Amino acid sequence: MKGQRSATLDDVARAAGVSRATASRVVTGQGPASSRARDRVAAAVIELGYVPDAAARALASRSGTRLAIAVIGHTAAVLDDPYVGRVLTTAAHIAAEREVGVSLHWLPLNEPVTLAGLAGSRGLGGLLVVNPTRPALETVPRDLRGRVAAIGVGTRDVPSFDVDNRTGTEGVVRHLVSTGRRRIAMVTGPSWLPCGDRAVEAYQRVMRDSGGETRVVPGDFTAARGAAAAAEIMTRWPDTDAVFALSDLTALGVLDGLHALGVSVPGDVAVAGFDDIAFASLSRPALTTSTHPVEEIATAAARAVLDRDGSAPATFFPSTLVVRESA
Amino acid sequence: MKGQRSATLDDVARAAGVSRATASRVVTGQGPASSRARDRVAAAVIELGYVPDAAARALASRSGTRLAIAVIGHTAAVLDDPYVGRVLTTAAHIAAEREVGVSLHWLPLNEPVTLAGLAGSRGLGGLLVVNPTRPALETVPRDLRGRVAAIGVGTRDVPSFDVDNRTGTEGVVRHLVSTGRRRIAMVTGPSWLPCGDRAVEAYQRVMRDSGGETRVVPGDFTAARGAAAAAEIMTRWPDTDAVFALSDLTALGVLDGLHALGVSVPGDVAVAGFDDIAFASLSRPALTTSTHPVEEIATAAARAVLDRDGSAPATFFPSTLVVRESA
DNA sequence: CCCACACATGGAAGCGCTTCCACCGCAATA
DNA sequence: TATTGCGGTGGAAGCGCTTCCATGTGTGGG
Repeated sequence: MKGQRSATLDDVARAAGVSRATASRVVTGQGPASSRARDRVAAAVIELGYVPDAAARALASRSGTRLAIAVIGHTAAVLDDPYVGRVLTTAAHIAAEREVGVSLHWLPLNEPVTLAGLAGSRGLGGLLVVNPTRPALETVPRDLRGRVAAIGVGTRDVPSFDVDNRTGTEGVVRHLVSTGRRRIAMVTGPSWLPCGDRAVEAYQRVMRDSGGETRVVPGDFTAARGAAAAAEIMTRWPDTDAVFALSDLTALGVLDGLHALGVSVPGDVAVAGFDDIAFASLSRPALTTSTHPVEEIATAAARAVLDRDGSAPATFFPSTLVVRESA
Repeated sequence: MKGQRSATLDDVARAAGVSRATASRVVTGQGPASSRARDRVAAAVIELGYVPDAAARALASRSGTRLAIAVIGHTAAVLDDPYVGRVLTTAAHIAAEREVGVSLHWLPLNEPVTLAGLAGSRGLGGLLVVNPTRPALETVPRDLRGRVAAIGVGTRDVPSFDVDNRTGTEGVVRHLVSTGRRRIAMVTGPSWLPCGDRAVEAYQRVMRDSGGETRVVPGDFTAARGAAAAAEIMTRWPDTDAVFALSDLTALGVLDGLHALGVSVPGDVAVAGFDDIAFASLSRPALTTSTHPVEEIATAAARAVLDRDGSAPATFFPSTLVVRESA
């Protein structure tokens, strides 16, 4: 075995007895080529074990082959959220299928989104921004327009893909009401995340319709905050008989906080979450929640940017109630 | 605003009144440069908002700027493991710090590892293989040697970084023994994963020393398998008084399976896991486990490949017992 | 006062690929 | 037979960058 240097397109062209231009056309499948040329090049590719160099390709075609995922949040810890993990692995599947790479980035909240700085934007095939704020989206560089999608809330220029928080929330809260709960508290998402607003509105509407009062405490999608919120809620409103958290992670934290307080679930207080993460069914009591079709959302978003499909401004995916033990 | 085309090194050089070569030296920090040139170039970079093109850089320097993470497993579902998620986010941090991208790949088990095919290996700055088999590692192309590290078991040529399964397992099993358990069953990892062998040996040794018998059932690091394993164990050995799973996910599944069987934990059977994932403290009862310093492991591995530090053949990171309610 | 020897610098040659463009031959059209 | 048109092709020009090399500059020792 002597082939230290891996084969280049020139090697392939030479072996196939065609020009590099022709070889390129065959390999990329772009442009005309006689079946004879096609066969010879294909054979040479196999024989030499040729693998196109992604960097050279990106450079020459000025169109990147990498799908970047930027997660916005206060700290880099947002990268550890199971929700982000699911977005990422889903995107990785799509990317693998298109033979492009994936890169993961954290963008600090409130800083102008220097998306251009994402490891050399020229090599970018597409960009998925997770949980963006509208101001952040305004800073997306012009030359990236049409190759960006938001997972969460979008803007006129940036299409968005998100779960239907509104009907999802309605489903959960109505279920809580149907089991006789009236004094239902809600733990929201981070205040800077606009997608939570619709959920809060839906909660308020259902509560109004059923004659209950609203009790809202801010959350941040973490379990730690859920435990703290549970204590806060039971202190401010001791007669609370249900807690709905806009995140399973937070709901799990609520379960933990309630347990520490000696409150029984669902006996004294029912608890429901949102997202239906893998652990929701493993908790004791198993968590009642509403699905968050992250795989579908991320798939749609990834395909949209990779296909340069800048059509639909906002797509919402339905969420369905999953009743388990906690409510 | 007219700057459609983003700034190139040529623009910077022109603005700074130096040659492109000098500008390159300043930007990369390689090679000599007068402080005057340094200042002028730095100013131009700021003013023009210059961002180096990763693709061009990789092409010209023939040294990639991407950290690839390849996870080996039967199905692409391995990408969803929380362990892989932690490796990934940790690597993303290191990568961000070095200004390189990260890409995620799934490599089918038992297929020759065509690592060369990972989206154009020439652009690869480093490769982290998660849970490799030794045969897989043998297929790593020559030109990648020195830029590859294994997270799990390695080979002579590929350095490895892993948790110290042996002492970690000893700690957990000894703890079980110290609380009076003697009929302890163990749920292992996938049989093709060699790193689990040392754990099994450690378990067997402790059991032998304490006069207990060994009861081993195969696992695969999933929660579903844990539930099934629980049923299997209680059927084959109804007098089992403790279960140790080599993965928290599996242990959580065991908890679930035991609950379905009406077995109380830790009353009838104690349960312990391994990894100390975030949800271990949230389960009811909270899971007793042993830490898996994934962040440290992934950090060390990422730095090793990025720094071309092909020194230590195998590094093991200590695991410490975390006692909670389940055991 | 001259030679050596650093250091600093610009010119130029690529890295491996895509793509524009001119060109050739051949069938279909006039 | 003289035109058009077009699928197929190779030459060549880059994409933005790093890096080798030859060429100036300034310092010190002889």
